[in-house]
Amino acid sequence: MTNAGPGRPRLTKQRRPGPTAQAEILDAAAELFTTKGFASTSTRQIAEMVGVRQASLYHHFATKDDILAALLEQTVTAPLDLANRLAATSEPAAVRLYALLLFDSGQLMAGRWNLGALYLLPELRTERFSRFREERQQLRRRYREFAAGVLEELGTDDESRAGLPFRIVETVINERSDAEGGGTGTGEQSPALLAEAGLRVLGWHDAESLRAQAERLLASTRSA
Amino acid sequence: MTNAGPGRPRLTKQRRPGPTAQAEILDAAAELFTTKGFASTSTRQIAEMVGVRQASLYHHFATKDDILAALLEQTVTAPLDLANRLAATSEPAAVRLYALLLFDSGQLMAGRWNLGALYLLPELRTERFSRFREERQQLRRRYREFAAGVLEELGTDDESRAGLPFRIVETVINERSDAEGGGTGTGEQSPALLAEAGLRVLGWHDAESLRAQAERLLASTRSA
DNA sequence: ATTATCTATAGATCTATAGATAATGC
DNA sequence: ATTATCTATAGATCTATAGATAATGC
Repeated sequence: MTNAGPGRPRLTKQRRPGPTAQAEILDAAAELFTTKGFASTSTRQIAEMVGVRQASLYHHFATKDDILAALLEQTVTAPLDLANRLAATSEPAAVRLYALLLFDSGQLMAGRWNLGALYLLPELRTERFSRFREERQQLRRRYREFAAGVLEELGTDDESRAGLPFRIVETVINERSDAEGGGTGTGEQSPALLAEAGLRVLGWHDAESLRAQAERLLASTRSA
Repeated sequence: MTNAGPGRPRLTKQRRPGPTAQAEILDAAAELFTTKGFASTSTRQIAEMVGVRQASLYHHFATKDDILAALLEQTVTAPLDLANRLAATSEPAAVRLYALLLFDSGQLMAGRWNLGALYLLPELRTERFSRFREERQQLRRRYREFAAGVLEELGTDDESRAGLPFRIVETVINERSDAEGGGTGTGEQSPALLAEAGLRVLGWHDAESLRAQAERLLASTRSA
């Protein structure tokens, strides 16, 4: 948000980080949605945090749902993109899975707000969020595909565990939520710990040996 | 709810299951809170589903928060009670952990509504829910204690994985949420699958061998 | 002319309280 | 007398729209 562009000037100067009004609104909304809840946050509160009038939000987002949808998209785009790139490589499934676990859990941990906590909102079942749901399901399918590959590499033909690694990543959300609420010592989890766990639940031992390979793969895949 | 007790008769006859008005209200609220969200559910909607007037709810619960608190208590009492009993036995830590995982994930799966989805509500950070939070943290500490015992049995002195089994159980919540929303084939997870995963993340192989022992322990502990 | 803000408000809620009413049970 | 319901409502919201205003940029 450059301080002088077109449009009537604001009554208050910028309060939230971000290069555009949209980004400022999303940052304020992310804080409020994750700390007070989506339905309990009013558009007035968002506007107040941004430093504009309530009605001004509607110049940038047509509805409150649109703000939520934009926040959710932010969380799924990068891991899905990575998963698709990894699927195109010829690395062993265990390395691809480890790389995806590492990146995805890292992103969920590092985000300024615990946006994953919004995944369980019943509101997401409506039509407005079908695009997000579809993308997230694609990501889930990639996890399952890589996991099935690992099980095959291990000689297991029972695929009932193949859904677990995706769920392992989501445990970041609960961990952050408990840490933020109770002030309990955080920092117990790390991306490497979770990546290892994601392979262990499939029956893989010694997942640590995959780490260097996965990190090399990540570095090459993300730039390409 | 016996059809004729003291008090003015209802305009509508009973619609929700339960022996008392409180139980009827809790069942309706559980459905609405999990399918439409806590803040998005009005006391009027709960009352409508029960078949009474909105104001009548307040004879049984002083606030909407009190209804939520009662639902949450329901989910934590039984597993915490079991964990405390298990802690008093002299079984190997792996058996105790397997037994707790089996029971707790079974309860989360079998519940009529996916009440675990309410655990991430920011509303729970308020004073009103401190009792629930405290009990849930006690349960979490039991998990950690049993997990640390397993790690010791395995000769590992790094305890960084000890928080994982508790999180494994919570994956039931996300799995149910996705299954209920998208209509995707559910029934992938089972209590035994999760109990096994809870031990595998600690580095334990061949968790299946614990099952019979854990089930015997459960049967004896719950009745005692 | 276009853009981004502002003021003002319609219309629809929502929670909780006050007090009346209609049963049972002593 | 006690209990569980009912009717009625106060007071406080909340989202989204209509239309005015104050900048920039061509």
